[in-house]
Amino acid sequence: MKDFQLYNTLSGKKELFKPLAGKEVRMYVCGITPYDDAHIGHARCYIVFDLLRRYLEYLGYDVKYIQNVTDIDDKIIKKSRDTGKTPDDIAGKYFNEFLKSMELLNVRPATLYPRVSENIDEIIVFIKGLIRKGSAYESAGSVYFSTDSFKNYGKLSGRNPEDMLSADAEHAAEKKNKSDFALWKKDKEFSWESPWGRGRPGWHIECSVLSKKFLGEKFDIHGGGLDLIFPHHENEVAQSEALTGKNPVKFWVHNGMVNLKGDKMAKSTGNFFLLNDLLENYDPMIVRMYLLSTGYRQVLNFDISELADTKKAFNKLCEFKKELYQVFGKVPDSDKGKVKLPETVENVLNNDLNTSAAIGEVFKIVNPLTEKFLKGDFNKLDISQGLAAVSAMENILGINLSIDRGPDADRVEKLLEKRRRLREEKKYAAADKIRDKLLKEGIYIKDTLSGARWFRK
RNA sequence: GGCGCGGUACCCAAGAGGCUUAAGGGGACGGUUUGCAAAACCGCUAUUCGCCGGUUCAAAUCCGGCCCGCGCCUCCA
Repeated sequence: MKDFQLYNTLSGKKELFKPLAGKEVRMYVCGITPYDDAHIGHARCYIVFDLLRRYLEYLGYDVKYIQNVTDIDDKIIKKSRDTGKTPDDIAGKYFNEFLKSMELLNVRPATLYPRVSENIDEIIVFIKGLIRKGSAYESAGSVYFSTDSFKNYGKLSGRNPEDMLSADAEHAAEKKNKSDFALWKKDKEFSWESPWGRGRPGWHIECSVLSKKFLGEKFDIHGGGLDLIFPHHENEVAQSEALTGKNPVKFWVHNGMVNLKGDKMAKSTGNFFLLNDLLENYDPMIVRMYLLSTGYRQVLNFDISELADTKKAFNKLCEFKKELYQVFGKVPDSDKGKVKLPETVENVLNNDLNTSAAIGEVFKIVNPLTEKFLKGDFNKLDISQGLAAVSAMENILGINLSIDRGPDADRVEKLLEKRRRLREEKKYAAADKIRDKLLKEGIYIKDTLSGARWFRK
């Protein structure tokens, strides 16, 4: 087995993945700000990190996966003002909906989803520490991080603050330097008591605090969308390293954006496609397969018409699984334990999680086997290869292949048996009537050399 | 202006110096099979990888220039 190579934003290269300590992998992924419905871009991100988590576990690591919930935020506060609902209610509602969608997409829950609002004390302690170290200063009731004080500022994103267009003119007067950013924001309305008066945390501080609290000062993987590299993750590195003197994260992993009509999908620009609108019309497993059919670091240009292509590919694999179980004689228990993947699949996943190639390798196994199974010309090795291919799809890529065992399966089987006898007697009109009847119910029949099969489209 | 990513067949999309005279999926076309149909499978669909030069025994893969698209520098997965 070749070793797992993972792209690290910090070095700009693929690196051999090795945890900091033993068999444990500590992973932190930036979670959502629950103020509105999730779009496809959110789904992609959490599917990608679910895949990474599954693969690490397959490789034998114990993964501790922390995903924060940003339940204090300008957008939530705005929505609260607009609707009269409390920020808590809003965050709770959308977070629950997010979890429901994730469950549909077969994204396994994180180990823990800590909320910012429940960790204010730790945030204040962290900021006090930064002020004590001379890395931050209070100004007009807010606290800012002094980017000048941190010599490595820019190391993650490869930027020089001098070269960038100026930003945040609103608070420029309060800052010593234009690239300084807020750790604590003065606020009366949605606020907590602090040594600097009433206020609430800045955006970046939560991730430094929560990762340190739950994973320690140094941990293995920090993930999130590519758009978070600057300023969010850059600032996070600055805060954490300024306080502890240690480089907090070994591997920074970022997923590519989802674009719509050529531009980035984002709530703020109105250019987005809601996840729920997609899940209502497509099997979530097809959505998952679609999102994993492009490499995770590539831009994915979302086009709903391509879902139909994925659906056909997906159905083919489902058919294969059915055929496999048919020849296997029984439906095995879904593989929860350690199942060896096909070596070709493992090789491509070891190359920075190449999911496109992994799906390609699955088809390379499945296509010739399907013919063998249909002809009844197969051996034990064929079956174990088939099972390994299905396991790769289901257990690692997380794309469950349905084999459509509904409550009316017995009824359908009986009808098919009746049709078989009619065809044997060459009573084709009567046989076709059964086929038409089932077709009206959305059930398709396919005749193979080893008997009729049925499926829903 | 600064930093970064990408342009591969009709569409989607891997490959990042020789294993590939470029995976896999969809589509089109031809075939096997079939009472018919559907499905499945097989074959076929890029002598070529945005354009122009260069390095090398060897380049889609490395270097230089150019053209085009996208992301970040403001909230963002």
